[in-house]
Amino acid sequence: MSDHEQLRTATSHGQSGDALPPVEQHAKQYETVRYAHETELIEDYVELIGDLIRHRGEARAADIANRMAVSQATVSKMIRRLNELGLVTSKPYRSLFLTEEGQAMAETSRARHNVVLHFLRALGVDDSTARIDAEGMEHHVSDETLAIMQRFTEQRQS
Amino acid sequence: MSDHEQLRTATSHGQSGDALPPVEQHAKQYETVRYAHETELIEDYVELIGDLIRHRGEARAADIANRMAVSQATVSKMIRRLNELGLVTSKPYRSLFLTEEGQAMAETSRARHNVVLHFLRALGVDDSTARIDAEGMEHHVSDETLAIMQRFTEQRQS
DNA sequence: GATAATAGTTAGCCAAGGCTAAATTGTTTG
DNA sequence: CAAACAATTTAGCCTTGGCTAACTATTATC
Ligand SMILES: [Mn+2]
Ligand SMILES: [Mn+2]
Ligand SMILES: [Mn+2]
Ligand SMILES: [Mn+2]
Repeated sequence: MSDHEQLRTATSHGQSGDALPPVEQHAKQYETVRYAHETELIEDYVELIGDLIRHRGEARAADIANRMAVSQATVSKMIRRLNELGLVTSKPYRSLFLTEEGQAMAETSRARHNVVLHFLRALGVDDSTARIDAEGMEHHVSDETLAIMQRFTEQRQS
Repeated sequence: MSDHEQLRTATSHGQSGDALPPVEQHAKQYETVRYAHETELIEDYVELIGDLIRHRGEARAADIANRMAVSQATVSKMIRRLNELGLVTSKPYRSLFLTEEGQAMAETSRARHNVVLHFLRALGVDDSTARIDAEGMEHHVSDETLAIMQRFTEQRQS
């Protein structure tokens, strides 16, 4: 459908900078981003719950709300979702626990987050900026890029 | 509210890896990500419209739908939003134009996108992977990090 | 142990960003 | 130039992820 682009392909409008990627590749870029956005928040919740348990011994909804700067109602709703997804277990009015699957996700996310954070610091980015950037970037870094970041960081720190 | 964290601060649960950041800083991380997500899609649309105009002479809704792998209805709805935001002008059933403000946003976004893309390639990431990662990462890179990426890329290519 | 403070839940609202199906407009072609 | 085709819009639906306000449960304090 839409031969518009095809028809235009060999026409005027000269090389202004880089060319547009082929449609299929371009589409894949946006699709990948949309997919990342579906899982992003879930990963952040699970990772944070894992961190709270590791550092504090337990994860309470109020702590999550404070750290995420979000209302308790929002957290409560999200907990239900995490429950349905089989990532956490919880009894009403009690603190949270990760399932096996939840723990696995927490560790994977934490590891990836750390690679990105340490990479940014190794690049020379200020610590507090690096923390902010890493929180968003982590969800858009492919395994390939992640491996390269890790190698880079190790190199610069031996 | 919630002295829970305070009370726990000096207690058990030893240094398992990196410590949790202070609550205020941690909150800022997530807030910044939420804010980026509000503007992200808008930036991608405006950038793409700018690119289509530059490379094809005009931007049509069908091309946007194809490149973004999204339905035309979705594009149509978003165009209305961009219109209300003063970023594009459009007459019904005709192709799109960027306002002054829209052009400025397109150029800023394109420049930033290119810095991230070229940085990833300079790092050694494969081109198609770099394109995918850059599409997501670009919205989470601070000015500080961007400047460092640019310096790095120039260094590696002289 | 009653009351106050804190924590968690529920209900109901909203905007954003997807979708499909149906209606409309514009363009190409026999 | 009429019919077919392509492009665009509209209506109506859904999920996600925010919010506030009101309610309920737990915990701390006197
Ligand atoms: Mn993280
Ligand atoms: Mn994150
Ligand atoms: Mn972009
Ligand atoms: Mn993008």
